[in-house]
Amino acid sequence: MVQSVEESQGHKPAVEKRRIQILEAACAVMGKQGIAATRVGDVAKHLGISTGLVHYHFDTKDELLAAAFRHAAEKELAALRILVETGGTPRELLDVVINNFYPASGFSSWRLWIEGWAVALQSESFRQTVMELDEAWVEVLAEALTDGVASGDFSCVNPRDSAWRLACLIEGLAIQQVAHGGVINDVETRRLVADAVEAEIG
Amino acid sequence: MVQSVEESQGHKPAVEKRRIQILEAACAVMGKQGIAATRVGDVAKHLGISTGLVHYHFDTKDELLAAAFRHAAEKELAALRILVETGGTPRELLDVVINNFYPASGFSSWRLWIEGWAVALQSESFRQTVMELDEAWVEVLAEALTDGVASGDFSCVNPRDSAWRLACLIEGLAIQQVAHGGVINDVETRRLVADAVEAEIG
DNA sequence: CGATGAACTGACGGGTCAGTCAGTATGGTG
DNA sequence: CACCATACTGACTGACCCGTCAGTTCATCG
Repeated sequence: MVQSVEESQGHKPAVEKRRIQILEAACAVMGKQGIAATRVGDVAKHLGISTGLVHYHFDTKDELLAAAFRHAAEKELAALRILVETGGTPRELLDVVINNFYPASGFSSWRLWIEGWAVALQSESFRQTVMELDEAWVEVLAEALTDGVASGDFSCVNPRDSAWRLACLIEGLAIQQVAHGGVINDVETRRLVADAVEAEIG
Repeated sequence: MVQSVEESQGHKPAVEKRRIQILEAACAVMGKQGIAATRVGDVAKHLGISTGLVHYHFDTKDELLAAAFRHAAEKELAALRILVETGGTPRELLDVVINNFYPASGFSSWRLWIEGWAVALQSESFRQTVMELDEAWVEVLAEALTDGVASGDFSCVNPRDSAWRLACLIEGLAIQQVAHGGVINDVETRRLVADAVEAEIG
């Protein structure tokens, strides 16, 4: 059903287009059902193609899902980088990064990450993918802090440490909020993060 | 194989003993293979019993695994509470709590938690279990901070906020370290946590 | 000593699903 | 046009595994 995905990809060879279609379909299904409950047949059905064709482009299910996860995460990361490159004061840039890190309400990609970390415990291809992307993500935050320190706006003792602490704090809060919706809600998350940010940048 | 588990349980009815045997077997298998890869047959084989018997005591696999997860987590939590009750200065108690929160090297229960959060996205019984235990865990940390504030040793603005921030920070760091062993290692984790603790207690 | 029921076995049904394969459509090329 | 490679189909297989059930063992008690 629905192949709303003739955007953005230029004039690549047809095979590549199909590959990307399948990746995006896999992302859609994973987002809806979760990684563990995603079947090859579901991805095929989502595009109205046969399961054989999925396996024509991807040898195994594991390879497909890891590639799809990477595809989704790289897209989001690229979007964030573009936002950051448009410029602004260090403070504004930091806010942009933090806000796009967040489990904003209805922002389902945290569910994918939470499952991704779990799958990474078993699947080597996922482990590698999740690790690279986690680090790339923190890198963006670290740069924002470093720039702020360089310009004198922030006063972190060690921007890289601060970046890791903030990133891990946000990840932990995302789990509390997304995985089981406990006492931590969206408003509280923002407050806790905001306080931590202030403490880190002095 | 191996049923090294005739400890600790007093003279409960035989059924209850068997239930607990099965729960501990399930914990052992989950710890080794991960939650997602745990089969009812594996649990049975680990005890040298039939799969039928497992289903005699637990209606569904989901119920078994959620109960086993709760069993393991409650045991650890009880152990921590005993440690805390032995007393000490607020600073010592805080260190005990923080150190037992940690993904200490070889401490495999973080793997279970990481998978638990992911499973909680799909399974209602896991969601409930993981949520309750997460909160109980933070509660212990919050008490340690509150006591320290009361005695004047610490100066948190809001001990509960600090507890949540520290707990989430540690969870996030555990993921980085356990799930994909990226740039964050055990030594660095301890340093990052220690700095955050100092910042929180002033 | 029967009898009753709880604890337990192990074979099996029935459903699911990843990956295969023989065969079909399509579009480009000589 | 004939040829051929690439893209694609969909039925199928082989494996896996949860949960069931008919039947067995065993302890307890009237």
